Amino acid sequence: MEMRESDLRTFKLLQQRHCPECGGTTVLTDPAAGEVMCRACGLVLDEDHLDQSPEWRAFSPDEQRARVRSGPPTSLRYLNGGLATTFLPRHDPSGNVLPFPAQQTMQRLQRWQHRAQTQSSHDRNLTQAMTELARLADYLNIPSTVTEHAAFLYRKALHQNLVRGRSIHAITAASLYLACRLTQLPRQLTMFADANEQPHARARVKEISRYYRLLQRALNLEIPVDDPTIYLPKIASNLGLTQRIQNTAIQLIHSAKQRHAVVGKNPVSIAAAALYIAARGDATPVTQKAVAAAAEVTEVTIRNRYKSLTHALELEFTSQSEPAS
DNA sequence: TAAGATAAGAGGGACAT
DNA sequence: ATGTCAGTCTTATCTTA
Repeated sequence: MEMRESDLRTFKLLQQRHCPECGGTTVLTDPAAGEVMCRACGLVLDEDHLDQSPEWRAFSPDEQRARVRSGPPTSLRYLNGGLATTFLPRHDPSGNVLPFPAQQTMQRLQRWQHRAQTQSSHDRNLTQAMTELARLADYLNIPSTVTEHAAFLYRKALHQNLVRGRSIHAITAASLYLACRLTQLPRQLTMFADANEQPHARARVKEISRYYRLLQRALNLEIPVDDPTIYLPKIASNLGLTQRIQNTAIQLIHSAKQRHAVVGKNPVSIAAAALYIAARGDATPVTQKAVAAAAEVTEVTIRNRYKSLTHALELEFTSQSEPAS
């Protein structure tokens, strides 16, 4: 009970704040979702709220290492147990016909219970999703700032009723992948499927992909096209290639971009093909098969990108290093 | 064995109906 | 809302050096 009153105070306090970004506009907040944002410009202002009460979403950088938490947070438990399980069952099963004022009371309580149940399912969903989010982020070595972003995206999705009828795990993975794309963090969609159960990884890729697009559209997000070079270090280290080869690959990609030879292609395959070309020009033996495995794309795709890249860069490439093959 | 070539199919975007 | 089209990527199979 005390928790709820203090939450209410927090709620009012936050409601009266003003957005530091765009001036005098009011700030909209929903303590149940832990969401605080500016109604006008969309700026997220949830830091203060984070500090005031310990919550499931408050993973600081220190906390990130230690598994954040596994159970539901205390405040959410209050909301759930206090209203849904304590109040109504105590009034309900008296069995006899109630006097009229008591019936009115019952109706009010039922309304509250309905609200509390709705809210608690909302909260249970969030709790589960945040646990999964933390697990995924840990598995894929995703920094906490990006995970935080993903949590925000998930909450918005939940608010817009995008989760109902869909897998929480898949939506969570899609949120995290979306956050990676938004922050240009080099993570591939297939990794998110691998992080779940292996047997249906293939189906999961499609599922996550669908939800990724769904979220992107529903939340009106503009995804920056990522630069193929962000994938170079990972692929190169998988292959044990030198920094010099990486630098050559970077040059190749830059030239290719200037010739508009990379648009519409998977950045990962561009990066992989550039590395293949660079390694070959450097007389370091590396097979297409190895490159394909390191980049997690198929050999055929490597070949196609290899062909299109060499074609696009024909002048520079042939004059620099290699005659023909 | 590595690399090239070809074909068929999936999934989704653009566009028209 | 539904269908078609062009393009990408994948899987599979065969050929070539």
